[in-house]
Amino acid sequence: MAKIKTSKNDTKKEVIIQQAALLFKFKSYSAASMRELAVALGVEAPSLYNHIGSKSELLQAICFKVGNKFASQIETIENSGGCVVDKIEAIIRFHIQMMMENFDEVYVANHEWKHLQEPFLTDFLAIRRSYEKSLTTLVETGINQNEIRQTNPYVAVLTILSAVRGLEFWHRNKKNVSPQVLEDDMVNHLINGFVN
Amino acid sequence: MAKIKTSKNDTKKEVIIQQAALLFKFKSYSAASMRELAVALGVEAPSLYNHIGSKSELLQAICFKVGNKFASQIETIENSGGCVVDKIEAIIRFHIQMMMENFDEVYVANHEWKHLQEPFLTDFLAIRRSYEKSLTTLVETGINQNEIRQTNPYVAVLTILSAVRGLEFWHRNKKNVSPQVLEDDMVNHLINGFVN
DNA sequence: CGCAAAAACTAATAAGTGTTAGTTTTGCAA
DNA sequence: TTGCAAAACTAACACTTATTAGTTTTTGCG
Repeated sequence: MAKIKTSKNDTKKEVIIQQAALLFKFKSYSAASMRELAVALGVEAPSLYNHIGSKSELLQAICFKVGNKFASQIETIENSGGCVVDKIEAIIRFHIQMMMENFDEVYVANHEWKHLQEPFLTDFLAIRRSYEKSLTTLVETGINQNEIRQTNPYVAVLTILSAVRGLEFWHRNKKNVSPQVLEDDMVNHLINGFVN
Repeated sequence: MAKIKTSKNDTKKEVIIQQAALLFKFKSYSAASMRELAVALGVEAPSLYNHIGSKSELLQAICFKVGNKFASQIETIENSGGCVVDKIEAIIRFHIQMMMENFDEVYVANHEWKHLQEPFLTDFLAIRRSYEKSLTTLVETGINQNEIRQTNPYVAVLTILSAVRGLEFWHRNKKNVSPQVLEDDMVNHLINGFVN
């Protein structure tokens, strides 16, 4: 009876994808059913198939939307001026910002990508590896230019990427810390450490 | 026909739990079926129920085994001598070590705890909150004693815990970096930053 | 209004789920 | 060798799953 509500500038498919991201985050991809998704949208499950092709298509849409955003952002930063540490700071801040503004989708892309089917799984992992490679190269450049201490570049990238991913835990305790303090302190910690 | 193989000092239940951790890590808890688990053990699914009570009991065993290990370790470190930074370094190294030696179970506890049913879900989250609280108190002490720079303690804890969790990504690329380099560089990065 | 397309519905299917019941096989101790 | 308990098996159940087919309702345009 009820129809799927679309805010302006959003197709019904996009509304379904957004609600799917919320549900997949809450219950995980496998445990979330199309019936639950339909209920959340005020509709019967088969009605969804007027707008989408399959459940796994929803996961694909979420993962690649996020993956492509990160891929295009790192390209922009690579080609911008400034020293390496500034670039890395910009990347960290972009991660934090994405976590703030697209939390559900980023969360799902981070946690549920393994349920992508081929060839999407391979493609997604390729995007991610390419991203990590860019970041690693950046760190290596920083080391060569003596901006960054002698250290294993891969470990540095791993540490940074993992730390910003951890913002998902903050998301549940928002009240304790303001976004600005969070962002500044985390950037500072990752670049300068935390000892006096 | 075939029986579940037990190495010495392991009950059959423990063998099942270990195999479950491997499977849950690979496929996620919801997507993993008891039939798959049985195949991995060379047995039919109903045979498992001679040794265990239910699928969710397996997840409980995994999560609390890991949770209790961390809880008891932080208590030991809290009560040990030494300065705050040394204690935090010991904690980071313990996390890394746990990731190395009990990877499957740590991974599952980190990723699949949300599928615990009550009251286990509440209990597990209580253990985790208590752990984070201990760590936060430690950082606060370090700030008061001027060992640690003025910063938000919660953000510092978040950054550290998230970074060590990220070792799961390293686990797939072991070849590139030795465990010792990984451990030393990550500790150094988290304590001293990475700029010159 | 009337018509066509979009989008909702109901009913159904085939496959897969955790788990139980009841039975047979296995392995060890007497 | 016999007997008993542990642990395997087969068959089945009650549900849930994503998805399709076919039909009815709703919507927007001329």
